Amino acid sequence: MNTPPPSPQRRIAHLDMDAFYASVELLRYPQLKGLPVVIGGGRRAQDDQQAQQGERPPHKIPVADFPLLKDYSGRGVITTATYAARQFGIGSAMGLMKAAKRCPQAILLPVDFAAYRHYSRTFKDIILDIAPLMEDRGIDEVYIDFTQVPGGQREGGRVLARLIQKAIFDATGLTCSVGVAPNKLLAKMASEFNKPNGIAIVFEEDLQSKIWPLACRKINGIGPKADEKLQQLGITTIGELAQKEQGWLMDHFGQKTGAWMFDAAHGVDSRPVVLESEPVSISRETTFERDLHAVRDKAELGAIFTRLCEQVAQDLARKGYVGKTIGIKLRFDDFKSVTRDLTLPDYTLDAATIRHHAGLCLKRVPLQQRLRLLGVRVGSLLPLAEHQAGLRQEAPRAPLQTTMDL
DNA sequence: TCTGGGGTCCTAGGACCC
DNA sequence: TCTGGGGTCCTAGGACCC
Repeated sequence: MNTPPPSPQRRIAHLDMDAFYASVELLRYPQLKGLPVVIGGGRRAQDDQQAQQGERPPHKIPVADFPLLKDYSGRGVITTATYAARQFGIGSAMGLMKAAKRCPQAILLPVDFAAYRHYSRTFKDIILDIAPLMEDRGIDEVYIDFTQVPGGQREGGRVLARLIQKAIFDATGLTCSVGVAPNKLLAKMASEFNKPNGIAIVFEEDLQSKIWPLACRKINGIGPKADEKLQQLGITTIGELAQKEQGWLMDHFGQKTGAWMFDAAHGVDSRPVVLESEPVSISRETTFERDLHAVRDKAELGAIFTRLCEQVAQDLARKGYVGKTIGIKLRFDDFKSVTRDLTLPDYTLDAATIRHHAGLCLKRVPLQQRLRLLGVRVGSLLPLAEHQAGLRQEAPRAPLQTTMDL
């Protein structure tokens, strides 16, 4: 019998760009460096800014000409805040109106996804050149497997982390924070230890000293709900969580979650770094500027609905997927949400087909209450190329299939 | 002055099949 | 006097993440 080769101790890095959107904006507007700046809002902030800026080069715009948070009115939230703004107790996902109370003088910039995607592509390409085993975790963060990279083990990964940090900064002017640890779970926590522009190295033996004192909420996957339940059970820190028996956690949180929590508290995580993955669904949604009523605002709602379907269809075509589950999402004025979906016999990426079936879904929802959000989703995706290959296989066989059914 | 948009994964019940 | 149990698909909701 062959014995598997001994696997080396894994060294996994988590790299997180510092205040990514805001930092990209500061490249464009260096005159805002050090000031409280937030990114967020919708069309309104954008219009204001464009109206004020005209054709001037970005770096020449006087600080006094930028729109301020206090002048905003609408339903936007903060996407990113500079560290100067975070000092005022404002941060991601906070409503702009609430943030304006805490820091009215903050400068408000609209989101510019095209710019962020460009820098995202750039920093990821730099990483891939140095360490090819990278997992994409969104626009501003990645996991990297250092294990087999030459020099990836030196000082626990610190040397390679520093090299990557410098390469990204030299090419873009952007800083990032890196955590290196035996697995993704610990690396993710470590990357927060020395933010911004920091590196943290965690070894297995650091569990008690560096991880156990942290709040349970620092575990990626324990959110507000699970944290509240843990607190009610008298558990605040990861160390306290680690003292509980696995069976006890499974009784309180279910088999799967309980077992996972137990492992997480003990720093155990065997998930691999995943290089490629297929999307499961593609969706578009929009929050209205004012709540809409299904009857009184029927025309407006219908136009938005159709546009969302067209956008999803475009996204499917651009990314090369077909799907067969069509779904909608509604959010009412009381913020309660419902979803409806249906699965078609055949895959599609056609806007009219999506619109028709999304319309059927909508008919299954009582619409007395006003709506604040409408969304359209296509799931059960299949790459377009596979779908076409499947059709070529299937077509000649179809009559035969019918005969066999008889 | 309430709370964006795009995702993933899990749970749970019912249908349906073996 | 049916009585199980497993597996998969579909649908709805919810937690969580970036």
